[in-house]
Amino acid sequence: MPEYDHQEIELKWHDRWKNDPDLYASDAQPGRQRYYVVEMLPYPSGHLHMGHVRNYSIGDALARYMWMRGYDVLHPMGWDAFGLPAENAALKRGRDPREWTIENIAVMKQQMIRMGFAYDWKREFATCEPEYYRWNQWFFLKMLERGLAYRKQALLNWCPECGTVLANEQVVNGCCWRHETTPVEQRALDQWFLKITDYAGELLDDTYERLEGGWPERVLTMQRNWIGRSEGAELDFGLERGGTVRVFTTRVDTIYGATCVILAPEHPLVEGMHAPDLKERVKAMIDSRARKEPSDLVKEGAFTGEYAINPYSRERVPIWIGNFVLMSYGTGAIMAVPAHDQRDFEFCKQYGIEIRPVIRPVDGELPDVSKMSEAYGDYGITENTGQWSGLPSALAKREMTEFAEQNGFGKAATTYRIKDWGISRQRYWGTPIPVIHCEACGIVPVPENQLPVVLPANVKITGKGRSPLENVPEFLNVDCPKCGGKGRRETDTMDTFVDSSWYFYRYCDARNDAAPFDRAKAGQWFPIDQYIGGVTHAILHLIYSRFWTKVMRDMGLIENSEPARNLFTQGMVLKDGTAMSKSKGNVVDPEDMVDKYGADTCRLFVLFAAPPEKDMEWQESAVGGQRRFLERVYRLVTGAAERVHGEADNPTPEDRRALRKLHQTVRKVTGDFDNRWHFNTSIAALMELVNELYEVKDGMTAASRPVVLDDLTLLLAPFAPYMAQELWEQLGHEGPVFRHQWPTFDEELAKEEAAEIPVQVNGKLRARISAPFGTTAAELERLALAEPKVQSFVAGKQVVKVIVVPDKLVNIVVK
RNA sequence: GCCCGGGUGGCGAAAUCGGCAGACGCAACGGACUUAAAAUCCGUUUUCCGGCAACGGGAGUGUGGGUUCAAGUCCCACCCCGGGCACCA
Repeated sequence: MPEYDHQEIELKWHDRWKNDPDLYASDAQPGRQRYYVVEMLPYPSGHLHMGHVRNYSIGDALARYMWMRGYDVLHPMGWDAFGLPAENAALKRGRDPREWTIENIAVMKQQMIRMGFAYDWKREFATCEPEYYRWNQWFFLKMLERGLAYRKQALLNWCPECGTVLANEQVVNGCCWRHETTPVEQRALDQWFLKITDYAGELLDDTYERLEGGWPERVLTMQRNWIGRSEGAELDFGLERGGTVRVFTTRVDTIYGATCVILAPEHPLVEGMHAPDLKERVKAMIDSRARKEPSDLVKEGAFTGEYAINPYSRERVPIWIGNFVLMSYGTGAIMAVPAHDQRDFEFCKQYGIEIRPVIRPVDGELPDVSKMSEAYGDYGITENTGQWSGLPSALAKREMTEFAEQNGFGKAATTYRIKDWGISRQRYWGTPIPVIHCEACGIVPVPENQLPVVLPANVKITGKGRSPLENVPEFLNVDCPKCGGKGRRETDTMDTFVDSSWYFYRYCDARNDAAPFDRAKAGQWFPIDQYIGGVTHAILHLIYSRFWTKVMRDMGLIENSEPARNLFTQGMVLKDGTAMSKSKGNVVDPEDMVDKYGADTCRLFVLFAAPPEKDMEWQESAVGGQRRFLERVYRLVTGAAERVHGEADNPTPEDRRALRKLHQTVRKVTGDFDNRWHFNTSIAALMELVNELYEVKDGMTAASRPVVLDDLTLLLAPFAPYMAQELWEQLGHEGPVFRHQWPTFDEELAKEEAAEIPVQVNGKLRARISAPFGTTAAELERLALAEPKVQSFVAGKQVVKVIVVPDKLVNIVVK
């Protein structure tokens, strides 16, 4: 009896497959159905961990299944050059980040091949390649032309000790990650932004219209909260010193209760105000908030000494500055209605500002100020609100907004929480932003035929100053493309989320050097049928890539409005309760596991241990079970395949049992693939099949054995491709097993000979009866009542009702 | 605070449409084979009560109520765990 030797089998097929570049290559054939599956690309830390293996095992099983269902499947692989970690890790090792990344990508590619993942390597590319930079830059220029890219001053985290800009994730407890006692400051620098807010409405609406059903509700909710639409009005309060200040509110109906106006500390009006100590207090508020200190949850304010005029009541109200008012939301200024907004209530209470209720509950009185302990935030009926008194809130809002529009001091407005996407990074790593600053012409785009602007080699990364590129004169100094005068290249590089926003389009046409991709080719594959990745990207990546898709659609490059029809978020693989990560030192190296147990066992295990959307704790002790299962399969198929006896037209009871279980298993596994991807139950079903086959194998004849062994092998192919391929060959077949047709099942053959029907008395199981399928309700009732055990529970009682679910259950209700 | 998930044996889990709770596997224990071990195969394993036993009976899916002939599954309230957002006017 041959023993299962995973080293030998996996090496054999690995060697054959690696010499066949077309093995997994897919070109869409006319008239055939297509399936495009993409896993989120990995960050090249140099090693896969079990989390990756799980991610790709899911997508790979799906791709192989779809192939077997006769689809043309595109299952490509690309590589993400995730900026900050790559640069930091390279720095630590004193390496050039580009070389470091490319080396790691090569290592990871070998690991992926060894795991037997079915990727179309012809379409491989890395987002740190100059060719990819070129198209990032091309997109940037197109967006600049369309007014979707712009430059403005923004506050950045700055560590005075390092003298450098910090990314948000480098700020730890309000301090620099390298200098843990140096508080981070805010510095105003010019930054590039993409106008994602132009698409905020569509991005939000499509979470209902185009994504509902195909994306996890959890992700859609997170995106909706992130985009955060609120509808209200913008209103101008007159300034006593002249001019106006614009506030945003969702509750115009409460404006008669506004007892002050509060500005964000960063509000431009603050510049011109001169109350004593005001500048210092404002600066302190800004820095404190940047550091996200816990004390920021305590409200703090400063009176500016100035007053504004309520446009409805003409009342004069003081202007304050408040640390809880955000410059980035609405207009950066609010009217405070302490009686009807909890935050305003707390603020005004603290500073002794008047609290004035103007809304009463529909069936109640105006709140009594002396007894109020919190604001009344619900809708109600307006009172003491001039000509709008006595109206329900909703109506008052509408009429008062109209009044503002007619009188030119305001308008209905929709505000979003989402902000424009700041793509500038002051780092070496990333796509250079392709503009030139000319002394005479200002900002000049790099002409398209001069793309790509590439990163210079031999850059010294000192960790000081703004960008390492500023210290490279050959890169920095350039002639203005417009006037030929002295110019200075932009040294900001792009956020690497730009790369990941459209990489899956490049797969369709990875070698195109005339365009990012061909329109027709993208049209063949998009939208992605199935996108698979971790929930960690629910917000940033998955909103940016949706935005990018909509921009490309408006540019006429594609027709789809959303990148992916279906999104699947797989759970994390945990070790000791937390996500595996190198820094925590709790990674499990798949290479060790593959050496020890084999790639098939590893893949089977990560799919079997838990349903794929759930987090799972890594437990090596459980891996042995999967290994044993594969050994059992191997022995069963290779052992049984040799021995053929009996006649095909003379099936034994064992043949019938084997075939019945086979058809049940095909039905189960097919259903799991088509409906819910609970591969743990698919694999459990395969185990049941194998257990049953061990019981009946000695009685099986040619009537069942060939089809049973073939189909078992085919069912195994999406989960354990090496094993399946080896068995496929040993069973006398040729060609890749995953191109063979998926087995079909017959409901009739899957049926048990008789139904085992539980009989309950008052809902409690008392007996089981066996009856042929399709037995009538009346007959089942008679059989159930005739059962001795049932009779002992029914005796002496009155049968009130008998519920019969044919082929399923009998329940006798007695009193 | 708000919004999502989730809570089932010693462990990972299953029960897909309201119909036999614990499939499948891990671990543990017992047995067969073996000089022995490994491997393999067979069996037991939610819990309590009664019984030498076959078996019989009760309880049981975070807690408390409810709907129903029937609830892990539906409804109401609460507790706990995980995640996201967090002064968004």
